[in-house]
Amino acid sequence: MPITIYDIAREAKVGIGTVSRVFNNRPNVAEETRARILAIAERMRYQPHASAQALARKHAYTLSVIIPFFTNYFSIEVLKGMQDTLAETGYDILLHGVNNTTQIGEFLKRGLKKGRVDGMLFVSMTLSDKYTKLISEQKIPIVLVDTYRPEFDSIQVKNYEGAFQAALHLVHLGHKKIGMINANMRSMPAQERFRGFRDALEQSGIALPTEYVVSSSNEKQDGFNKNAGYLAMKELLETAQPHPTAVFVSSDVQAIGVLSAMEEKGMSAPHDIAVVGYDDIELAQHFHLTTMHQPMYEMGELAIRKIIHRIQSPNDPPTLESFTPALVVRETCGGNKEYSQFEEQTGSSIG
Amino acid sequence: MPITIYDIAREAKVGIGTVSRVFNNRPNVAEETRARILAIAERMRYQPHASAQALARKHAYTLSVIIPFFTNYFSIEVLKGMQDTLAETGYDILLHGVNNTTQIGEFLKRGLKKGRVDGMLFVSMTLSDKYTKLISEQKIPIVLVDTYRPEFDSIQVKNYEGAFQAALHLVHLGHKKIGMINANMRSMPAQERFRGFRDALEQSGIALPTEYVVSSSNEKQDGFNKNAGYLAMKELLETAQPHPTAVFVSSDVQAIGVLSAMEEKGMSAPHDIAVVGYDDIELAQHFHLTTMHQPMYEMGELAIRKIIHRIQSPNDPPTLESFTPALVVRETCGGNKEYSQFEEQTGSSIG
DNA sequence: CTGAAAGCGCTAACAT
DNA sequence: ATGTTAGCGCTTTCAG
Repeated sequence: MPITIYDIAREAKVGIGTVSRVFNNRPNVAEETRARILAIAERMRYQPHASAQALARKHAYTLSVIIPFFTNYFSIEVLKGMQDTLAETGYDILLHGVNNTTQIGEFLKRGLKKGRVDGMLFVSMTLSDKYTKLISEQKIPIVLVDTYRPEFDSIQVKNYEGAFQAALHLVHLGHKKIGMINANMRSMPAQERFRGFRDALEQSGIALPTEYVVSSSNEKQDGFNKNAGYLAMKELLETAQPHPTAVFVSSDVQAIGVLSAMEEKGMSAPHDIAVVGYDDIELAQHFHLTTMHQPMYEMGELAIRKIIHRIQSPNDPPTLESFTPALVVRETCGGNKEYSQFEEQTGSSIG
Repeated sequence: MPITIYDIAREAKVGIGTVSRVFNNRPNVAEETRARILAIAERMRYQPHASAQALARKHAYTLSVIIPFFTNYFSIEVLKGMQDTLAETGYDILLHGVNNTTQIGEFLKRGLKKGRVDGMLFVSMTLSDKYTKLISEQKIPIVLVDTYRPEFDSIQVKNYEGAFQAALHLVHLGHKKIGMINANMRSMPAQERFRGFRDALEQSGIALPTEYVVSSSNEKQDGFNKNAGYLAMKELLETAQPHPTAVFVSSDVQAIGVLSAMEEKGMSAPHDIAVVGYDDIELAQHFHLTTMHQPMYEMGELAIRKIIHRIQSPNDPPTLESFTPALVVRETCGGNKEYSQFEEQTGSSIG
């Protein structure tokens, strides 16, 4: 019932080979024939069959993107970067939004199916050894975004450096008692950000009492959520005496929770305690939150470039690209704009 | 080089039919044979070829979702609803994020390719007659979300009713001078929301001077953006004398712009002017914005149910489902919580 | 320049 | 219960 190249061929009184050549813009077709076939196809509303093409070409022109869904601003920005870059290429994205880590295996399996996708993009997902092995075995092109594995192309944001920078900013502002609200330490970024923070204080000769650091035990989203920040800050406010004069928070979402915990106690930032977040999500701007900017869109762009390259050259050695986050000084740190390395944007922006 | 059912069949000394039966969980395979084949497949790391299956089954188990990308909270929520519902079904989503309307044609074309997807979901996209015709011709299953076309299954949110309700709330609060900040009037929701607003005032016997309504001429995102709200409110504040005591804004993003325009003049909501938004995006909560809640997640869920149904019963008459948005009373309207039809959520939530 | 034919990997109907 | 065969719709040699 659907039109195939056979229908076209019959109608045009040519072989299917010729029809195929026309649609693939191959040479060796008389101009006249080409025009005739095109006209017939148009008239019959011919639509090539994608699966048949994929089967014959051994190329699905599809990429699977496995990305967390609980951090919508980050995800959308990365996706935008990917899509805009993909637009010119003819590839499509198979979206796998992850809400909890158990889903990864399922999505991975789907992507691993032969002929389904030509490559996979993993965003902010820590790959277990088991999965790594699986992927290596099937040797499907893959690139990691916001994570790192030596076996695969990776695009990273330097968590250690970012946290280091954030902490240093606080130090430069004159703070001597600096705390940290961290996410769940089993998460890689949480670990790295903690280390950057700790080392910055250490190198500045500032003591770090254990009560000054509270990591979330929250499992949900590895503790990168508002409530975790809220609870952790409440705990800090209760147990850490004297209070720190500044805190570095491992993500902006948590920082918002931190801010509301402070508000509850009648405190405000930077007046009572200076706050620096991490990520520069959209909300950060509205909360005037000083934070570390992550180049989300750019990461998406680069990820696509890399995967396409990887598909074409499967045997090149894996590469690692690192972005360094940039400090965005707003108001919750009490600092002044002089420090900012990142131009504040005006207008635009969304809900 | 990749393993196929032929390899498995040879290894197991059976025909490919049997192998196929095993993987499709078909009866009529001896338990012993089944186990043996499964073991061999496991050992050889067999992965079925998705395109070949799709070709043979005439079913790609893929859905194309065409969705605007400039309103990330809305989009992600809808996508979440879709994905969670899809999880059990084995379908995957081909994501087509739209940044400007010219892209629609391109994405539509991709989705219309035979064998690519089994159905399409259009979110918040006004379909031109031309596209409508195209889709009807190819008779691919389709469902419209947050738009309406009598030709197709549609899931709608009652814009007219929502705006009506919002305006009425303001009226009940005692306001007599009520303005509206609207998006670009060429957009359907903008038109409907305006009509609901206007009629509510009319029926309440409240006059509506023309200067009290300013629609954005902004093209970008049809004027549903922060800057458009900011500019429109500035204009209103300049031209509308006396100032209205309350304004209804056609979206939350715009409302945030409105709020900052007010702040610039030293005004605040609800003290100087009460503000009611529309959408209930995440930011609304943080701005304590009274607004109309749109059931985004639920719309995503329902959309999937509908498309699956449509795929199975292509000839059923198109259906229309309508959600009515619910008033969420927060603080910018100066009202009290008594009015709220919608329970405020605690904790959770993201960036 | 064009036609015929051999796959691509799988499903499903038909034998056995 | 299992093997065989004919497609699914397209791409790509290989002849001519």
